[in-house]
Amino acid sequence: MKREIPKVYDPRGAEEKWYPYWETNGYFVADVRSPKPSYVMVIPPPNVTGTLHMGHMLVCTLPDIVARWRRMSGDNVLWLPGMDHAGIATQNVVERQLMEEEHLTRHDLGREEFVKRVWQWKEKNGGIILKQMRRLGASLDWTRERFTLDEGLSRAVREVFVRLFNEGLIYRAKRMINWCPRCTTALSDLEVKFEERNGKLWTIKYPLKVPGAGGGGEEFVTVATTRPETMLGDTALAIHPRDERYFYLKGRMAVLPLMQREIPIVEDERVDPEFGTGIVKVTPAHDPNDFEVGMKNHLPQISILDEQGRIINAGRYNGLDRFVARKEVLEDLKTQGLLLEEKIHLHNVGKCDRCGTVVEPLISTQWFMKMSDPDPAKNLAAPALRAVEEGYIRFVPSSKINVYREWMTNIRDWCISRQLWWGHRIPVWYCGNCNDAVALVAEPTRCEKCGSDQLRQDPDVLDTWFSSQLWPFSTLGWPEATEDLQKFYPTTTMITAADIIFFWVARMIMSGLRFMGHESLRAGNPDIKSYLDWGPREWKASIPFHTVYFNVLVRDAEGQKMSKSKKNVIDPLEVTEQYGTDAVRFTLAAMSAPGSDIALSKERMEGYRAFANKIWNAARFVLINLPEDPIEYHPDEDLDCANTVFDRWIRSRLASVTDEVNRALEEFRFHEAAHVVYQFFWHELCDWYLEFVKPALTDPHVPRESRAVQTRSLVAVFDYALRLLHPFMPFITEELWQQLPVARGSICVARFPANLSKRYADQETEKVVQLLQGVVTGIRSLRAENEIGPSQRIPAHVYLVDARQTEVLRPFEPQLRMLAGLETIELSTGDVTVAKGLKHIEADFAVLIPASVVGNREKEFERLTREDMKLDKDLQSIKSKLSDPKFLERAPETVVADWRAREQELQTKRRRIKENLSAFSGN
RNA sequence: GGGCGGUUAGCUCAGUUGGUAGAGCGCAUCCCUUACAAGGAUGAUGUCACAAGUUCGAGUCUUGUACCGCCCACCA
Repeated sequence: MKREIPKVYDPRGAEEKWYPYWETNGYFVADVRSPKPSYVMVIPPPNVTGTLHMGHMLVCTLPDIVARWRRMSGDNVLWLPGMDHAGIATQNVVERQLMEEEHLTRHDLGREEFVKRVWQWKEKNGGIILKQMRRLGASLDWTRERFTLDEGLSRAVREVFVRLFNEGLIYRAKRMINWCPRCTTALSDLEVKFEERNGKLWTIKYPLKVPGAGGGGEEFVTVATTRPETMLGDTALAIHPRDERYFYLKGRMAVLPLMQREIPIVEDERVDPEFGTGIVKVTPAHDPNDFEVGMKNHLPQISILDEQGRIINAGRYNGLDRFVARKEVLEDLKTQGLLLEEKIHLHNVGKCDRCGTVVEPLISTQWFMKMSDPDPAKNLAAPALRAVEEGYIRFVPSSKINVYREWMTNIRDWCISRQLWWGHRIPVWYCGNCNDAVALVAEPTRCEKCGSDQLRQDPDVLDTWFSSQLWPFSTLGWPEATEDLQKFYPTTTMITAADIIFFWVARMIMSGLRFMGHESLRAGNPDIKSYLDWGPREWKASIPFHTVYFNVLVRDAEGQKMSKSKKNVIDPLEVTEQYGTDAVRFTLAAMSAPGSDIALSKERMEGYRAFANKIWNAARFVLINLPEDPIEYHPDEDLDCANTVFDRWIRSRLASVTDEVNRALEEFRFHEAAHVVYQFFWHELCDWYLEFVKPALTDPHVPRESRAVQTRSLVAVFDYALRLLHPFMPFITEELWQQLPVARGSICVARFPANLSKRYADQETEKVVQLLQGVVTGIRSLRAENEIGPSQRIPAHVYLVDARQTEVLRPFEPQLRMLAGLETIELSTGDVTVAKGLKHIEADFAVLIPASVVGNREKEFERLTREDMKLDKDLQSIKSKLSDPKFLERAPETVVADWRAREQELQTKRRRIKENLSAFSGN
């Protein structure tokens, strides 16, 4: 029945309507008992504190395209949502709020109360981002939503910790680590971001100790430093052992200014004689390099900073903030005449990834995870590298393997403890009586060794990424052998941003291999002693995912990284509001070409909003033209119910496009898939097919029967087109599909088109339609060039070179008349040269508008001359190619044949243009 | 210091086994034609950064150069 919908698509209505419909009908819920093939993804869990940014939107859109495509293609799709507790970030947020609203620190509340407050905050504000993901249409299985601090996931964390602890892969040690004085916690190497900065390099005089006498003498050496305050902790100076300039210093002592401490001058290969003065101050407690030098030379380590970055162990400087201390140290040196030089110096400063505070290297007792054990049975990194290098896990794009290999081969132990309260508390208990330390999954009441109840749990929590690395299996129920775990692990695809390849991807691979295969295999097969003994079957069973697709970064229109400080952040909710979610999704997909980042521009989103509107209006056309009398539709059979050239043509094109879309998605070539479907819908379906079938639908003389057939075919074609579009634009396609008379349930579970080529590919028909299109375009071109307005109906004559084609075209005279705006059309075989009028000449046909229509033909003469010159140029290059014996000899036959055919075609066309030019004055 | 990526139409970018250079936007001309002016029709525009090499043939492969960007690295 005829339906009327508004002229302009309003995204809001559709977006509010359909997500609840999908969710309540359970379309996104994976069935653990389904016989269908599984397709599994887990979402990179966003921070509980997060609000949606463009990066999230991309990480929602691309997997959603995959999920919807696979679901429609018949897979049992599980796309699992959840959130990360985001230790430091969340604690910072709540602490800040506490300070602002109640002027309290977390210490004022105490640990238990503070953690309770964070949970309250989480319950109240935490889920925003998940609601926002629904707005984007993400087809996530919300019945399986997880949170890294859930009871189940916490159990997994403790289990992993205990096992690695018992194997010696988690250990406690006093090491040099990165410390954030603002967050007052240790950080891993990855959480320090280096920033190039124009700092200063100061040159300081250190007096030499006079042999035999106390105190400094007249002799000095000079050293250069960017962090003068660390000199308070200096315990040596160092020179390069082969630096002849300083041979005289070997074995001597210097006197540390301000502290008056006598320090040795040591030799070390690490010193670069070219830098500064060639003499280095050594601060073993606050510089990683100096730490090494100190260890080698048995130097004392003097810590001069407390956990908040205030000076300690340095006499009168004690209690000063590190930067205040720097000023005072410099002042004092200046006063004493020991500050020699101050110059600008470009160097890297390490900053806390979370809060931007300059981090300090310092010595501290922390927990570490051993990444690369010499024992192959315990080594975590080696098998993880192999799994990727040998293709058990595929990286897209594959160039990321280099990045991964580089890091995995130079991997260092991971500092996993954090001096925070929000997170998984380290499951280690110390006995106050016998000093034993045990790691246990469940809290003990008595010391296992001595029976004492004087137990104290380690106060630290684990790095957030410690729980994230378990995400692909902890979310499925591990360590329990749940149905979900057995059904859905390993997951199929991971789509994530490349900037967390080390933080997350690498660690998931390591822990997946370690916990999802290793042990069970060793238990079941005593012959397997190490990862390296595993066979392909075991590898395949334990990897966390088969494919990792690294999406690119979303930038602003100028290609700048989006950041709050630059104020160039594009808010997804704002732009989806403005252009419609589907348009923004389509933009992201269409721009997701591997390799280069996305420069998100307003123009592009406007373009795809127009596309949505085009879809809408195409549907409007279909619905308006549904016949008044009811007809029966057969969704599965109607596609080939009509047998006109146009229907055969659109089916052939649909088949070809379907193949391309499926192949592109198979290879995660989102931009290609989007582009192909866009071109098909707009420039084939709308521009031509709808126009072709228009007469059969609107002409009252068309018999009811044939109109019904045409309608059924049109509806079926449109149905298929909407299905192709659905993964990219879920809302508008659902909204329109529901109005089609063939709709059942939801388009999100309708079958995605596939394998149509065998049945519908039809080159002959495509050629016929190409000819029709050529004729129409030729006439339109003549009209435009000669300013014949669209309302002016004119006669036209089409001359076909091949008599058979005349007959092929004859049935389509009505369509030709309509599309070219003709009053009459005459088809004939023959020579156009003698006829008078405006001519458009191709190799196999010519179109003519009689001279009576237009008087002025100078323009045409110019155009034909121009065309002739261009053809001449093209022909020259083809001729020279075809006259080259080497080309003829070595190029494949098909290529030569193609060129010969091309030459023929151009020659024919040129001859006919020439004839007409020479006849010009005559007619 | 290493590694990776980019350089194609005015702008933003596609271009996967080497074989007639494409899209979107913008621009020009004409149209509110009975799905759509967020539209239609027609049209203009490129020594594919530079240089050499391989090849019958290079935007596509090799090497080098220049500029831009990203990642990693303990340079005081």
